[in-house]
Amino acid sequence: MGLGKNYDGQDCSLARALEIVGERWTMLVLRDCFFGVRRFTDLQAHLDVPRAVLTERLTTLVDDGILERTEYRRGRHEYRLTQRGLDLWPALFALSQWGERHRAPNGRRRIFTHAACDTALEPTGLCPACGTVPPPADIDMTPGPGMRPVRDDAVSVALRSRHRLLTPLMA
Amino acid sequence: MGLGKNYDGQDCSLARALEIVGERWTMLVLRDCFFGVRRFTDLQAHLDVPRAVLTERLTTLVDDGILERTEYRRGRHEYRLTQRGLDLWPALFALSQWGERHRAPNGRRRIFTHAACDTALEPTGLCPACGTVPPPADIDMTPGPGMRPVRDDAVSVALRSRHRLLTPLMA
DNA sequence: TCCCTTCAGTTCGGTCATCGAACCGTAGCT
DNA sequence: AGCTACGGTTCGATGACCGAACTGAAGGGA
Repeated sequence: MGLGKNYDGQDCSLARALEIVGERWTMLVLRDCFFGVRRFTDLQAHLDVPRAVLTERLTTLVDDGILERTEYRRGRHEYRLTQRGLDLWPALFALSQWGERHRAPNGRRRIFTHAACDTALEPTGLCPACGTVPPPADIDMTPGPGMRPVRDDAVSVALRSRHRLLTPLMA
Repeated sequence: MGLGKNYDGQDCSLARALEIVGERWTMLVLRDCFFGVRRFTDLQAHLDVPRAVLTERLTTLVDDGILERTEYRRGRHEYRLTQRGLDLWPALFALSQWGERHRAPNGRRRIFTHAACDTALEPTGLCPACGTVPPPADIDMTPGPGMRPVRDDAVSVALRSRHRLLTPLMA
């Protein structure tokens, strides 16, 4: 039916969600935003996405109110998750946990812990110690045993040590 | 880097997950499988996906152990979710709930209830009455107030009345 | 001041995926 | 024998994505 990327005939909120978030690279861009990446160049270097595609994805994410673009210096911008973007965390986490379980041959790549009590989260996002599901701002990420140092861009290097989600990753 | 659909340079289980489940139409195919659709023709009629694309998606889903293909009559097949496929439910549900919240102008399209106690699930998938997160086999789906009858294929019609997930949708 | 680098894109030609429509073979029904 | 349904396959056209090169503004160093 539809031409290109939308699912026109579907009266379904999953389809509506996928029209934004289901395009190639978009989820990985958002993952990096949760990890604390904020700048065009860092996203590009970490993802190896064609620049034109990255530009396109960022503008649609901004247009749809998932990212906010601010000029931190003349001509240079930062992209930050809005509340609408933050609300995508459960979906993104669930998908990555499925990947950890079913498609991570050498063991887990990353471990997410509730920062307040330093307990590893369950695949559902629940902190077993507190009985709560912490929001991304309360989550720390550490590399797991299955993570291999394949990349050497600045973002990949920074992600090799413990880091609080949503806080700026680069010095 | 990668050509086409994979995210080769990323040592990340989200990327690994998206290589399978992130292609166009794949999530909607899986959604229909959770809803109880099992046959090629029903999927095609409900999704308006090009037949060649549907064939390709189904074979990769089978190859990756997410769907199981069985011959229910000479030359005719049924596709059913395996355990690995069932494990995608939290991700699929989370994404559709995000769509319900942020991209459903006329109200919710579908309501999911815990069949055992007939209580509507929270966006997290939790049943507030039981305090548990029911698996898809224990969930009923009913049309919500925002759902409009735009399609008239057999699947869409069947989905207009209450239905238990994973049970065959067509008579 | 001049040169060099960084950032954040844009432009472009080529390749790959997806599109709609038509075609095909098997099986059951009448 | 003829018709329909199912589950695909084939094909040419269109659109998305690819890598590489180019741009333009700003900052830093000599």
